[in-house]
Parts: sequence; structure tokens; C-alpha cells
Amino acid sequence: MPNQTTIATAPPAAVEAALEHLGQNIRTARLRRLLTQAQLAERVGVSRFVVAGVEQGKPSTGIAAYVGALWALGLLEDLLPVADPSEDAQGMALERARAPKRARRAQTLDDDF
Amino acid sequence: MPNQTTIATAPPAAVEAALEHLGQNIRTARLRRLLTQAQLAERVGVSRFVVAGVEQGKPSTGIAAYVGALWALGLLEDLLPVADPSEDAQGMALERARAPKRARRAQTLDDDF
DNA sequence: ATCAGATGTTAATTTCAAGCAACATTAAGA
DNA sequence: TCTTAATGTTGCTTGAAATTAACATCTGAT
Repeated sequence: MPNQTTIATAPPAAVEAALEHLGQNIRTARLRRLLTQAQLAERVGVSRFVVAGVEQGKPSTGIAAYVGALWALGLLEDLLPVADPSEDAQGMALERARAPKRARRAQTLDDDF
Repeated sequence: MPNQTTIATAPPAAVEAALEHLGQNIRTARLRRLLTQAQLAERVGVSRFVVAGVEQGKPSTGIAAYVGALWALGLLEDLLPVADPSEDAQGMALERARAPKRARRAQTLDDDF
């Protein structure tokens, strides 16, 4: 990721933990299926080092490698509920008949007194 | 992703669809919270172009940008169940008291006749 | 215990992703 | 309608990601 992207070089602890967790899950799924990193990498279409990076939760690795691994493991459907609008309680609470295509501040609400 | 990674340049249709779906969900969550791409980008620590790529489901964008966006939107927990071993029916069926740290084929199963 | 294969590590090279800037387009609010 | 901010688009530059290769180490099976 060119020009030192802070999110990739030093992500928040929560993000880092989530990535490591995801990588570990992918690793577990691979081992259960008795696949080597190289074999999974071949299915995904990357080198084995990229798969190793995925399993370590490397932040700067392209998401395609992660999703490709899930796909090759038959776990792609797990991704569908992520950020699902119908499950986004906070978002639904905020919404209430609002579905703009562009964000826009309410702008000057100062009274015309 | 240097050296033309096929997964990023021409991902399987299912992977591409999953990424677009995820990006759309993130976009919806952002709009519900009345945030601009630039504002979300600032929270994540990237430029607004990266956020735009995330919302388009760009395969080659680093996963940190995606997860960072989820984090900034308060949706990070949605990632935990992905590839969760306890929900991996296929994997559990394959396992049955197997949890190796390295994959290894059963090797030569040809009979010693 | 020994062997063979899987995984980790390092280094050099290549190439595209991210940043930036300027402009075009679109949509929300008044 | 009209204004203005948000988003999309393009081109350029740069640095980090991915590949390859060789070697080290660890792990599982015999």
C-alpha cells in the first residue's frame, strides 16, 4: 500500500485482532480440509506466501486474497451477513425513512431570527 | 497487487459478487450515518478514493481498508462469525478428532502386496 | 528416532495500489 | 429552480505488495 497507509501499517487494535481472528479461522478451515497452503494458493490463484499472509491476518493484503480463500474453502456465504442493512440496528435506528444516495449535512440550522 | 494476480484482476463471479455486495452494505451503513466518503476515510485513515473503492467492492484494495471501514461504522463484530470453526459444518464433518498444525497427506496408500 | 514434506524466513525484482490534484457530474437543500 | 457539496473520473508519481528462489525449521508419519 503506497504512501504509508496508517490503517495497514498500524491498524487499531480492534482491527488487528479481527484480522488475526479471521486469518486463524481460515487456517483452521484449510487444515480441516487437509489442504496445504500451496494447494489452497493454487485454487485461489496466488502464491503460497499470500495465503500465509491471509492466515496471519496481514492488513495490507488485498481483500481478494481473503475472499478468494473463503471461496476456495466453500465459506463464501459467511460473508453475506457482514454489514447487512437489515441487521444494522444502529443504522436502522438512525434512518427512519431516509435513504439518500449522497450524504449531506443539514447545513445551517441557525435560526432566521 | 503487483505481478498481475488473477484473483484481483479477474476474480470468479461469485467472489466478485460477494465483494460488490459487501461494498454496497458498507455504503448503505455509511449513508445511514450521514457520513461522507471523505469523513469515513478520515476516520479510517485513508484517502476518500480508497473508501470509494471499498464501496465498489474493488478486489485489489487492501483488506485493512474494508475492515477499517467496518470498524469506523461500528460493525466490526459482524466479521467474527466469518469462517467460524464452530459453524463450519463441512469442516467439522471432515474433522472428527483431527486438528493438525500442518497439512499432511496420508501419503502412499498403495498396498504393500 | 528418522525422514519427508509443510511452513517460516530472507533477499531481490517487478508492478500495480494508494495518494494527490484538477475537473466533471450528480444530487440534496433551500 | 438554483446553488453547492458529494461523488465520479482521469493522469501522474511513488512506494509497498506480490512473485520467485533458496534456505532454515518445524511437524507429522513411519
